[in-house]
Amino acid sequence: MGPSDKTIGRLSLYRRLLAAMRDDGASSVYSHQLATLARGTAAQVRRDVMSTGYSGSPTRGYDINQLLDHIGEVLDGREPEGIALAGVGNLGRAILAYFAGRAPNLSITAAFDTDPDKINRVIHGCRVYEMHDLPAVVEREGIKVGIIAVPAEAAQRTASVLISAGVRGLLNFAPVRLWSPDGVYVEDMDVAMAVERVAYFARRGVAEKESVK
Amino acid sequence: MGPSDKTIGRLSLYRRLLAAMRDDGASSVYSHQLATLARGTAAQVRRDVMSTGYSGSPTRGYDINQLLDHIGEVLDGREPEGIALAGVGNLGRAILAYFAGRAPNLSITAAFDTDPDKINRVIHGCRVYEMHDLPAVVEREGIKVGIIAVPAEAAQRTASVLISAGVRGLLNFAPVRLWSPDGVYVEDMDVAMAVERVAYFARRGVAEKESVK
DNA sequence: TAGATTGTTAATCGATTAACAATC
DNA sequence: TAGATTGTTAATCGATTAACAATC
Repeated sequence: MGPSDKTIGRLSLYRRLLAAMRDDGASSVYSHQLATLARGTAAQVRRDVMSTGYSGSPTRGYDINQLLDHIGEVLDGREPEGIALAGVGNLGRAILAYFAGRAPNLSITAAFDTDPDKINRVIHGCRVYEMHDLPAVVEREGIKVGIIAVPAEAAQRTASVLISAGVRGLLNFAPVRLWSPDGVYVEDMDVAMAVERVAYFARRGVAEKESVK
Repeated sequence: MGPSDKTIGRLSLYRRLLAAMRDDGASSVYSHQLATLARGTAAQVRRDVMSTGYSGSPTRGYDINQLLDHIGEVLDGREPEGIALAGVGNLGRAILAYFAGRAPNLSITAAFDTDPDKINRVIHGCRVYEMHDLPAVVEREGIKVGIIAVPAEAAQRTASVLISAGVRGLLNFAPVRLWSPDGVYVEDMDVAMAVERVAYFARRGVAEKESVK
């Protein structure tokens, strides 16, 4: 049945932590070291690593490069994938900057906006197309992942167009609930809701923090 | 022991959905209606609502206004709370725009940056202070929640300053793992990791989507 | 070897689900 | 009343934790 949502999220985090350790010159890591950084337990790290099919060594722990390879085999697709970004406002530009200069396996290959001043420009290495051309570009490039960074009132319309053009997964920054057909995965990144959670747990304080994990 | 992390997140979502329904003129809602919108089950909605101490009516379901009040009593603090925003780049401005014109119970009351062109300006209704003044302003206003929207290399330093100034909860947008002492709640909003998850599930397709929930 | 790690299995914990009685 | 809802309880499911044997 494949790894769960949580496992995928943790592997993604391990990859980031491992890459940072490798850049610092480390070549191997123990489960408890990774657990400390990931705010988890050593046993959980071992279980997650096992799910990738990689085995560490009792005396030397996990080889960072080999572990990165195995995590990549789980998380990454066979070939490089493009992402479509809808909306090049402040948020859209921040997202483009975020992805600029990262590993090319998963990168934003087309951005879309309605503002004539932005259309046909290249921002952070990504070409900005007219929103009207979205279906043609997405279909032509075979893009399967979309990011919604348009205003709330345009979010559902934009999502529907992306899905019609063949997109199978959406990351939604707009503070609205998107309707999507079966087979299309939607993940919401809702700043206001996240801030509410943070404020709640900040208020509750230490005693409750432990129970959150 | 108080509601769990997940419950808090769902209540936050219900509040948004209920507010939208109320704006559409609805006055009551049934558990299964709310469940459909929240992509959950009716039983789960009932359990969550029960945890707020509010009871619906068998024939009329939940009164939207009363339910909103009860959710507010769980999620909101006694008095209005301020938020400190560190970093007024593209992402910071997007966050400010996001919060502008929302309910004032939880709002960004102070923003900080190092760029002289931004300091002392008012952006989306929020005053931008010099980063150097952060401890004084945060302490003076009794701010307990911070948002990290600075570049990755400045994130830990900024977080430490916020925590020293009294902040007890952080929402971190920087793609680095922050160290924080016990009693300080940190939530990461990591765009790259979210995109990886979306790409993974987009690739896996329908069959797996159900198991994700 | 001794020791700290690894993978593996059994026990625990918690949340979700399903079934039921109570209510308007 | 009949019916669809509500709160409540028991059963199920899954993930996490703890304990152990295997490995270098």
